[in-house]
Amino acid sequence: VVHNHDDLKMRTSFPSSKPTIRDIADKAGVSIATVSYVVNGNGSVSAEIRKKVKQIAEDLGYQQNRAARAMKLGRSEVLGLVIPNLENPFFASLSQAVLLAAESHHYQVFFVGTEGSHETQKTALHRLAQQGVDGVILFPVDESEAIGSYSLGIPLVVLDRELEALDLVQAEYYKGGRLIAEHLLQLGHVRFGLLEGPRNVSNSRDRSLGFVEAIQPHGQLVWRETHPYTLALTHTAKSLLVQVKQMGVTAIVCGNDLIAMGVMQYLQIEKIRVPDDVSVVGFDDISFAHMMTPSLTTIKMPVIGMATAAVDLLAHRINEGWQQLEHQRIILDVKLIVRNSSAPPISR
Amino acid sequence: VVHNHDDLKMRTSFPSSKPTIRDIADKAGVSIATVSYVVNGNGSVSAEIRKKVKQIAEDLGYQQNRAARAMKLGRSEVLGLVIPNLENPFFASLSQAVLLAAESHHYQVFFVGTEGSHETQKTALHRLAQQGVDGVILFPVDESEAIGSYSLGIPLVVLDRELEALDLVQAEYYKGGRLIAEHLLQLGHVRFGLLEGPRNVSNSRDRSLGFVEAIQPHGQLVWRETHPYTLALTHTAKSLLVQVKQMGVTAIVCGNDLIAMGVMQYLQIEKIRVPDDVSVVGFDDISFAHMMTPSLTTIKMPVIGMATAAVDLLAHRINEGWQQLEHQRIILDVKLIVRNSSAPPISR
DNA sequence: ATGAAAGCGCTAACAT
DNA sequence: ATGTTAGCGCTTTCAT
Repeated sequence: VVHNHDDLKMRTSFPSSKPTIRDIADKAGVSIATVSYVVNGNGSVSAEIRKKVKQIAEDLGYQQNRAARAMKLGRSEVLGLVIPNLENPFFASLSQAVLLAAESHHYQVFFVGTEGSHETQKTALHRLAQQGVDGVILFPVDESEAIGSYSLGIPLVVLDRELEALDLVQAEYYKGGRLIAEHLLQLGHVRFGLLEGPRNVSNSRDRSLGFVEAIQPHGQLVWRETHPYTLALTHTAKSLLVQVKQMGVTAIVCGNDLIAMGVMQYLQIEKIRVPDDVSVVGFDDISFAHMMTPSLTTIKMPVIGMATAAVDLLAHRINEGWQQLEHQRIILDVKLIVRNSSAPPISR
Repeated sequence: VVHNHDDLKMRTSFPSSKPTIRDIADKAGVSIATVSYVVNGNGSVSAEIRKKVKQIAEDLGYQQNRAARAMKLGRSEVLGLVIPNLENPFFASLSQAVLLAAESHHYQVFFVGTEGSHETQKTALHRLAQQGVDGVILFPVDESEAIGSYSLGIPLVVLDRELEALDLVQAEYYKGGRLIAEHLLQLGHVRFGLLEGPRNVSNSRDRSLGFVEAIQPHGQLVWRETHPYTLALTHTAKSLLVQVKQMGVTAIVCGNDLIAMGVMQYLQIEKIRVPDDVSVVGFDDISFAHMMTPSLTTIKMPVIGMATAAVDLLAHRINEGWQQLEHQRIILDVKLIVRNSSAPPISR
């Protein structure tokens, strides 16, 4: 359906194009330098002229051209943020946190989603570099490609994943895996199913490793299956879930909350009760995790800390000369959040 | 925990700054014009030189400076997208769709979240304009401020909300409300509770209006309460929910899926069964809606269509001179998705 | 206190 | 086919 807004008439006058400092200078009878001083609040300008210029700028609806400014200055005061998938609420929280952290450094953030493809990620990074951002925070789709080789010419901080020769900000995934194992063992679970995240992602491998090592020697890993970080379950995953009871599996450990939510829903369909028949544990603590019924036991990621660390690191590297500094790795703590999806196994 | 990556040595040579066409021209022994022709694939350049220049650009890791290009060209081929809240999955889907649509027009998208504040929205819009984007797609936080008065100097398309003197892309919210009413009436419901979205948002008002009008004359609106578009329920909402049975309410209509999810979780806590005791309906059809137990009956928004329409409209306005065109309003169809959270009321 | 002017990297009209 | 050059809007040094 398409209507024309017949009743909406143009009522503003249309400047043929955006006003520049030149326009303001002409109108105020001063030089463009003076206007620039006023706009940026430096230089010494008499109160009178300052006021006049400000007024005219206001009247004209002047907007500073940041591209021109950046060109002159050699920096844009803009950061790029590259995220694999906007639809995962975890990334939404993280992005939000990055935005906030960047603000306190007076950086603006440009934001790109790569939807899990290397190709998109690569072009996104290049586009950002071409656009002149001062630095990039990258949450890589995975680790199968050496990002360093893209050689953007600008500093790059990597979140969450292991990549050579770059600054890194991570969480203690291994410990997260251990915490889950310890929690479940303590509840009395012995036989586990593991629905882990993609293998080509170190955080996923670390989570699994922590878990698998920590259930030794008493726990048994009955099955272990790789699964994408999505709500929709794979066929294999479903077939494993249907038989949990037959296999005596009493706890299912998932690579992230999305998988866990998929699992819980599927179990409900199959009339397998959580946590009575089987406990389910996630990873990330997205906001939906505590809204599930039952609410999801999971690992809380240090989202704010990661964002802050990444921005701080990046800002530092931008200002201190990014090539000279040692590469840093910052690792942040995770926390176990016990909710209702985990409980002692009901002995039969 | 902070480590230095002692083992990671610098192994690349560091160009003191990013290479420009000047650098390439010098190295190739040609003029910068020729390099520009090669880079942009126009002009007439001999195959030999073209090849040579390309090679050198590659070797130097040349990245076109889009800010300079934009300055010269008067357009950046970048669009801005302003979204009120990244954490609502509906916006994630929408953003994703906008990204895709923009790509087909060879536009890049810069992406800003405003977290529901007018102040942030205003600065976001200005920043985008200053940064030189060619146009903006805005999903306003609400309609209480006249966006037009920001006078950005660039075309602006508004998604989903009613704002004067601008191009609009919307969905048939009113019809969505009606569909819900008809569905529930058909199931045999008579007494309803309405947990509607904020009043200062037209889409919310339209949803409610459609519903309220369509339950006439047989349906009864037992209570009606305004609620923010969030998972977390207000105190009032909870108090209304606890008494649904006493009040004989058999169906609760929610302003969006987030509210509906909050409602379903709270009902579960209160041992009020969905849909046996009470039916629940949402609006948006976010991906989590069908993952709930029971899965959520809701209205599917034309996300792809909205994104495509918005980008098309914006691109058209950018290219055809944005001030001259009539303002357009595009309204897209919505669909009822019946799932398991709605069922006939159990007669007592 | 104010202004003139150079130059950031690029494109394209206009030479040659 | 290739080169010269003006100028996009801005900041800032260096004059005055």
